[in-house]
Amino acid sequence: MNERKDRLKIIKKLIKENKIDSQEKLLELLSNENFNVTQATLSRDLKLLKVSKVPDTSSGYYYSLLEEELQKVSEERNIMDINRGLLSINFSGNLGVIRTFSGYANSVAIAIDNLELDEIIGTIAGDDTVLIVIKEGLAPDELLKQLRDRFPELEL
Amino acid sequence: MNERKDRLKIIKKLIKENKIDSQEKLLELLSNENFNVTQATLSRDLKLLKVSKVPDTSSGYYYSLLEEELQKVSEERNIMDINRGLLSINFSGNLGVIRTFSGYANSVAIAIDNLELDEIIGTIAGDDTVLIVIKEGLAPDELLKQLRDRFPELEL
DNA sequence: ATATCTATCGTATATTTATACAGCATTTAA
DNA sequence: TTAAATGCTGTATAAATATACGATAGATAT
Repeated sequence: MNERKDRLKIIKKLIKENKIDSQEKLLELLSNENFNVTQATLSRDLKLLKVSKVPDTSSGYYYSLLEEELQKVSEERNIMDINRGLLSINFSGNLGVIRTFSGYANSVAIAIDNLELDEIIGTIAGDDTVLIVIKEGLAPDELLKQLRDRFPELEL
Repeated sequence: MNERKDRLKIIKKLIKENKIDSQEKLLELLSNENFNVTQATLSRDLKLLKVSKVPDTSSGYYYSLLEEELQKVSEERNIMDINRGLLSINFSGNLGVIRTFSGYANSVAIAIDNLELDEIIGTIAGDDTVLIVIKEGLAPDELLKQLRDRFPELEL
C-alpha cells in the first residue's frame, strides 16, 4: 500500500493550485481527492515535502513549496539559456558536442555548468561549439534520457 | 519610540546568522540584544517580515526569509553573468555601450534584461558588444550611480 | 513459518504560533 | 485642548502544528 507517494503528489498539486492557510483546509481538499488521513500525517507529509507556511501580503498565511520554487527559478533560467543558443547535440565516446548559433556557445556552456549535473564533468565553449565531457562509464544515450526526463522543456 | 524598526532589523540578522527553530529561541537571542518583547509581538514581527518556518533536511525546522533569498539567488546569478563577460561600459546620449569578451555579449545582455531595471528600456547584443537603451531623460551618470548602489558587487 | 526490521499511520497530547481584546502613547483633526 | 484615529504592545487564550507512543502491515532474513 504505497499510498503516501501518491498522496504527496496530490498535496503538491493542491498547494500549487490553491491558497491554503491551514492543514485543516488541506485535509478537506485531500478528502475530496479521496485521501483520508489525519492532521498528524499531513504534518509529516508537509515536512517531507519541505512545504512551509509563509505570511501573505494581505493578511494571512499560505502554504508553499519554496525550496522547489527557488530551484525552479534558477533552473528555468538555465534551460532558457540553453534553448536559446542550441542547434544540435551529438556524441562520440565520452564527449558530447553541442553546436550553437554563433556566439552563443559560452552562454550555453555556462547554463549547463549551472545545472550542476553529476553526469557531466565539465564543459568548454568555443564560439559556436560546446564540448561536454561525460562521466566515465556513462553511455550518451543514458545521459540524454536522463536529461530529457529531468528537464522536459529542454529541446534535445 | 520607534523600537520596532530596529527590532525588525535585528530579527533579520539573527535569522540569517542562526538556525532558529522556534519563536521562543528567537526571543532569547533578541533578549541578548536587549530587545525584550513577548512571543505575541514576535509573531507579528515575523509576519511583517514574511519570515517562514521551513522543514530542515535533517530533522527539524528553521526560520528563513525565503522571499528575500529567492530574489537574491536570481540576482546573484545575473550579476555573476555580467561580471564574467564585462570589459567596459561607456555612454553616448541615451545609449550605453558595453564591451565584453568575444562571445559573451549575449549572456551579458540576457543577464541585464533579467535584472528588469526600470531605467533600461532594452538591450541588443552582438558578439562582443551590448547596446543598452536608457530611459528617456535619465542621465547616464545617474544610471551608473543607481546601479552601483543597488548592486555593489557589479564591477562597473 | 517465525522472527526481525522498516515504513506508515492514528490517537492523544505537548508545543508552538496566531490573534481577540484592552491599554497606552503618539499623532492628527477639530 | 479635546477628541478621534493610529500604531504598538502585553495578556490571555484560541488555533494550529509537531511529535511521543503504540499499533499494524509488509518486507526480509533465519
